[in-house]
Amino acid sequence: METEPEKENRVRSQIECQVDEIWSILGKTWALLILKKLTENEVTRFSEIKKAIPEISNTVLSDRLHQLEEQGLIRKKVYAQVPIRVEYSLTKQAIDLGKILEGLDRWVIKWRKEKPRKK
Amino acid sequence: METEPEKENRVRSQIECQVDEIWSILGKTWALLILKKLTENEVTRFSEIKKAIPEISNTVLSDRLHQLEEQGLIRKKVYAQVPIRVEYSLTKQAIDLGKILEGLDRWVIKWRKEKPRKK
DNA sequence: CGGAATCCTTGGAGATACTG
DNA sequence: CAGTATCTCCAAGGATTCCG
Repeated sequence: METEPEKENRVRSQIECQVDEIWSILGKTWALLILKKLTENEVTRFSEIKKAIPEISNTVLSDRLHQLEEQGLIRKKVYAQVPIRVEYSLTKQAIDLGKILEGLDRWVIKWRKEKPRKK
Repeated sequence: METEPEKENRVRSQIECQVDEIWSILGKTWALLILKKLTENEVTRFSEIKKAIPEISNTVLSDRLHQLEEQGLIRKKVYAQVPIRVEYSLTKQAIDLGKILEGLDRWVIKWRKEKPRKK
């Protein structure tokens, strides 16, 4: 269905719009750092994240956790104790995502070295 | 240098801070769509991008192009004609990046299907 | 402890007009 | 044609307070 010669040996849509979808979530502030923190242990508490990322406000942290949960990237478990205890963990999907981002990581390392530094 | 048992069979830093660096650029509005447009042809003109993405303002398009160029992701070639002609193209690094984002694409597809849809 | 509600602040995006 | 220069505006982030 795509016959134009100049497009044949080109990787079409190398960067698909699909990515925009996940970008709209991961692109938000702190989202990646939160996910990263959650990779360090099986479960992580609200206050632990705050301790790891002190600059984040609880407003935003709370927002992000909701959004990530809503997207199925993290799981939330509430213990009805006093004081209350809440644990967050990554879903399998987030772990898969992490693998992919590792590749991106390696690219960033390389890219940083090769960067023209024209300034 | 990492001996704690609970961390042994965990991929540490699955999501590195490194990614934040590229994220701070790609996360900006239109950045990905611009790159995507540039994958379609060897060279692309300013007005062609605008035509492909009509909703973008030239202010923002101009900003993004500068930023992407500064990061070594795109290349700019100016023809001193009247009217002036400017062509943009991807650098090798951006093409490599595109490959990686393809993997992310595939993940998004899968992830979208498996999404809990709890609402 | 883990948030929600509230208010405040800012920078990034958009529209418009102009220029080499 | 390919931008730059201004201006405006609003959503997203931050600080603080309070609550179950």
